[in-house]
Amino acid sequence: MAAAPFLPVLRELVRCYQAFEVYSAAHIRAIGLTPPQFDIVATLGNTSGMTFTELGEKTLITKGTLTGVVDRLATKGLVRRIASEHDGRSQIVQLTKKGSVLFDKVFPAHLAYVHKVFVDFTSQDYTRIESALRDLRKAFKSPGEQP
Amino acid sequence: MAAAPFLPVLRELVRCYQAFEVYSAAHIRAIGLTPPQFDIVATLGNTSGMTFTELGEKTLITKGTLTGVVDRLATKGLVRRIASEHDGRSQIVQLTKKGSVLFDKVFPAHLAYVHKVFVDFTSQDYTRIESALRDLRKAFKSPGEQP
DNA sequence: GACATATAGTTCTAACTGGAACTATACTAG
DNA sequence: CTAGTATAGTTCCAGTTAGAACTATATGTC
Repeated sequence: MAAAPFLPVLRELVRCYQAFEVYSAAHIRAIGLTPPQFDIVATLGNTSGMTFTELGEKTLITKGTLTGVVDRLATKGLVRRIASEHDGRSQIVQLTKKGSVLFDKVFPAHLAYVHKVFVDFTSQDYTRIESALRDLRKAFKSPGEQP
Repeated sequence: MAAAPFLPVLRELVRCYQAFEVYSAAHIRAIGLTPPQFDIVATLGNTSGMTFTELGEKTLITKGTLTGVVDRLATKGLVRRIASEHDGRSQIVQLTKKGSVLFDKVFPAHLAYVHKVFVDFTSQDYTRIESALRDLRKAFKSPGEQP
């Protein structure tokens, strides 16, 4: 009994996320990137670069993983590392010319591809879904800690 | 411009999913399983077993991955493979006695752990969030195909 | 200035990931 | 019954994943 009423919500969350990933990844692969690689190129686009730490915070990729993903992008000639002037421990990751050109081409294309999913959505829909997700996420932040 | 109004929704979806994963995985790891392993044990619990294909559909793990995860669970003595009587290509995966005992212990414990997140949620909240997620997922199903 | 502690990235390991190629068995058409 | 096609799992591959141990540099304290 006590048929946990939150299970359907979680199931739907997982399926929704997976559906998005599958849809999005199909397009990204066609470009010749993996989803994390695209994520990094998209994050670095139109910036002058950022540190590994910043990049990890924005993309939700942990630092151990980030080293490898940036390595592969560097091998493809899309990003480069440069030493930080202020901090001898830090490195700045930035798009190369080639990476920047790729970004300009594929980022708008990917947005257009994803946009197709949302043609029937109104701004009320966005608000409603976003607030539902935010409520759910806040609950996972620090459950039952602060009274 | 045209600052894609769906991006915040997607960002929130990803962050929400990750927050759930992080929260849930912390508990699962303490049990000595990985999230996919737990997922399989939970799916097989209180059943007489199922084929790889069925198991893959329920857990959203693709067959190539499933072989390895089931291998590791079998090494731990938690599941076993038995040949299907009806189909020479199929195998049934089922919990061993040890796996069943583990399920009975950890599944309710994990539900209780996750339940802590939802103490402040009403049944209206569940309905609202679930329907928001369902709308979003349906959009990813087959965007702009059927007229 | 020296010592303790914190932070930035790298390296290492075990596991998961999807996709593609592969083997074996089942089904279907003629 | 036999050829062609489909399905069930396995294997292989390149990549991602988190976490822990590691090196190097910074910062704060005395």
